[in-house]
Amino acid sequence: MGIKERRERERETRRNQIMAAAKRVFSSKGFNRSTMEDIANDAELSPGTLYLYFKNKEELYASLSVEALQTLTKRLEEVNEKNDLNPEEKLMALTESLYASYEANPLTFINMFHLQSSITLKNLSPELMSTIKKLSGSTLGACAKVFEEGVNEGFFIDNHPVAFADIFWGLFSGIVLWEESKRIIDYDKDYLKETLEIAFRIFGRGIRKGQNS
Amino acid sequence: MGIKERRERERETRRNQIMAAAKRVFSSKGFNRSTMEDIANDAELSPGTLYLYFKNKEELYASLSVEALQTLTKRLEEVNEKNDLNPEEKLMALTESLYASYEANPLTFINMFHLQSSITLKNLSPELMSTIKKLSGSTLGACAKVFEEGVNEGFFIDNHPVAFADIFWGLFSGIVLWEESKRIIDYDKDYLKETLEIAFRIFGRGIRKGQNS
Amino acid sequence: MGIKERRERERETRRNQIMAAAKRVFSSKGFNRSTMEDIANDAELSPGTLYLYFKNKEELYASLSVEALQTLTKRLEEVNEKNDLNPEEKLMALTESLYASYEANPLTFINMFHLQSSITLKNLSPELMSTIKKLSGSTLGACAKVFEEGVNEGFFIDNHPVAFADIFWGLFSGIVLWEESKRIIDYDKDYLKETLEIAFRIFGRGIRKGQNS
Amino acid sequence: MGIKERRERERETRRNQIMAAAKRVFSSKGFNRSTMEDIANDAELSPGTLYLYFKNKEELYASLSVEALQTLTKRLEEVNEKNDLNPEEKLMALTESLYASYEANPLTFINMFHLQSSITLKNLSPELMSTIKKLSGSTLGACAKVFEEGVNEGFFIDNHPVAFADIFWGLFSGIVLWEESKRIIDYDKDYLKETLEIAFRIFGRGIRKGQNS
DNA sequence: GATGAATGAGTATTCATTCAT
DNA sequence: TATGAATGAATACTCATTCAT
Repeated sequence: MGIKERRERERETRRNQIMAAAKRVFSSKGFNRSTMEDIANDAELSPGTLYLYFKNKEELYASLSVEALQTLTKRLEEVNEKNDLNPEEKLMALTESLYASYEANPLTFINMFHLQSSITLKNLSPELMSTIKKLSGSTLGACAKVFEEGVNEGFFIDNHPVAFADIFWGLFSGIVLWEESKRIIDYDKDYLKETLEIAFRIFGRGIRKGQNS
Repeated sequence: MGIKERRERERETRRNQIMAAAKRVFSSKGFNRSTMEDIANDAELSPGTLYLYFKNKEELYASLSVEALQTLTKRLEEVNEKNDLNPEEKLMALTESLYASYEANPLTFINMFHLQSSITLKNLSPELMSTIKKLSGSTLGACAKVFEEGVNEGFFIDNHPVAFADIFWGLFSGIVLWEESKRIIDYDKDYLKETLEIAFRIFGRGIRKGQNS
Repeated sequence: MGIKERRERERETRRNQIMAAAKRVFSSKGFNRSTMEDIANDAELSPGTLYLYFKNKEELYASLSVEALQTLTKRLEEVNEKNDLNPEEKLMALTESLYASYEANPLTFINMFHLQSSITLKNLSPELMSTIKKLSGSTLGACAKVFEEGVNEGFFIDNHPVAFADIFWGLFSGIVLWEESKRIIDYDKDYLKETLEIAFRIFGRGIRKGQNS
Repeated sequence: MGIKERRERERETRRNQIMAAAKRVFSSKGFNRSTMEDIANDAELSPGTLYLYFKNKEELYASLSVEALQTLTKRLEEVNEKNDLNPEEKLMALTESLYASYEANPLTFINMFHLQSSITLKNLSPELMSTIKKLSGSTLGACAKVFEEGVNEGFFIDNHPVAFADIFWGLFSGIVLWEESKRIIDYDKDYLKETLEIAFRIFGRGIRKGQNS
């Protein structure tokens, strides 16, 4: 059993080693221009070894997004557990968590958005697909919970509370992608953080109760 | 002269014929899985002919987004020219224009979002790049004008009017991509229109003046 | 008949126009990298027109060598007709003719050598092949005549007079090709003329009679 | 270490296997009409494997000439090391070495001449280019040494000993190419060996001292 | 488990040639 | 004659994946 555990731990280490390399390579070249050999070289392993840990290139790629989603979900759930915050404060914390996750790993984060809306998604193994589905649900659920609470406690308007989480998430990802594209086009400006702050302030204002709408 | 003009018209027709085929093929298979031969077959032309009208696969792909951007820009500018609408009504009209463009060609529209935030952008010819840059600017400019007007006329809050257009655009694209990904994951639900309506109502509420913020 | 003649003359003009363009293009890019469109552009004609005057790309290419061979043959025969020169003087004149032809059109001249020893030769039309064969024969014949005369008149040794022409021609083309390759490798030196002079002096010395061999 | 050595040896074997196939295919079809698939089939390997050993088609082609040059250089240097021969005997040995190399591999030898005077040369990798340059220098150097020695020891005339090697080499390659072209044109005759013998006898006579020039 | 040599299917692109006008 | 748009066959090269060691 001790041996089995050690094996398991070693296996996990190797997996992480590969994912770290994949993250670097995919981030710098994008999915198509990255080759399995590039990743193997970066990980100081042979190409064949990658296939002992990941079924194929797509699953390796998707696993990075899964990892990012996991971290994010965990952070969002932690926000929910902070019972000393009122809904409005939780909304701020949610926003900060999203941004922190983005900052920790901008490119993987962006890829995650792409993954979610692409044909790639259709080619994953059922298991991975299911994992993504579940994580995606958790992430959204964590957000939704904040909004439901806010509606119930009379902080937020109650027109359509179920859609708030979608809008919150869409607002964030849309602005990140859009600002990134402007950065590519203009090469220099970077208003992302500022824009996000304004966006979420407007969003908060839009859903806060006690305003004449 | 008459001949020259006819040639030009024929050339334009052929170009459109190719783009229509490309739109169908790219939409159903995505960029990577679509081959130039697929597109040629769909257009009932030979592969070689495609290269008489488009420098390479990437430029053909990008030209679809350019077309979508052009249509969109035109629509948004038309909204601005409607002098009988007040800023709040213009905001509604803007929203409707975006949605109409999306509905007319969902997949090209989504690809346009992807194009804007991807490595692809870096490999286009300078001319096409410049076109995209200009169109992108026009689109944003048309939105910005509505918001500036709204602030000047006292309809909208004036915290950061310049960012409103970015947020407006990001909000739309983010929700579209996100809802699309949920549709892929869940296969059946389609709340997009509803979610967008709520989103823009919240956004309008958030930037409308005369509310205690 | 006057019309027919004019037609013929026009046809000849157009042919020359194409060959001049082909000479320029092939010289700068080599056979493979030159396209029929390149040549058509240079000639300010359309690609289709080229095929009204030349069966295909290879024949167009070969026709340049034919032209060079024709000029050369003519010059060599003129040498033979100079009855006031003795064999040794004729040999000098022969050498000068070869060099003059080379200088007038170095690259076509070099291509001619390549043509003569390549697989290309096998793909020509029988007519063109026959023309080349005949011209090649004339060229060599003109040289051979000088050597025969020289042997008969007791100027040159008579070991194997028939081979002298071959050696003479091979000596020239070999040195030209070799010096050209050295120029490509070293980029700067150009000893061609000097080397050729020495070579032919040695050759003359080698075949002159009255030396203890 | 034993493993590493074996790997290296296997690698070398495979490289030779490919080069042998390439030699056969290029010899029968020429560079342009030979495809990488042809060569792969001949070598009983897959096309992809060829690229593990050669960067591209041109480098594979050039490597054949390099091999021929290497063999030749080695032979010529061996001639120089034969201290029991006088310069005139060395000249004969040089001639025989050239011819032996040609006979061992006529078509590769001819290609080598073509390579040296063509546009191809410009598209090789710097390393290969440098190798060719160096080998080319060695070959010529080996010849030059014989002539210098001959001049110093009073066997050969001393007009321009430095050019003798160039002429010697040019004489050989020119005659080979020229006789080959005549063989293509006439299909049957083969006077090459005979012509070469006469040529070198004349050359030897031309540079031998003690003759009234 | 780990390797890395070998595979071979897959495809963008070119360009000589044709032919309707 | 001249055009030039259209053709479509031909091919070098890549790279995800496998498997013998």
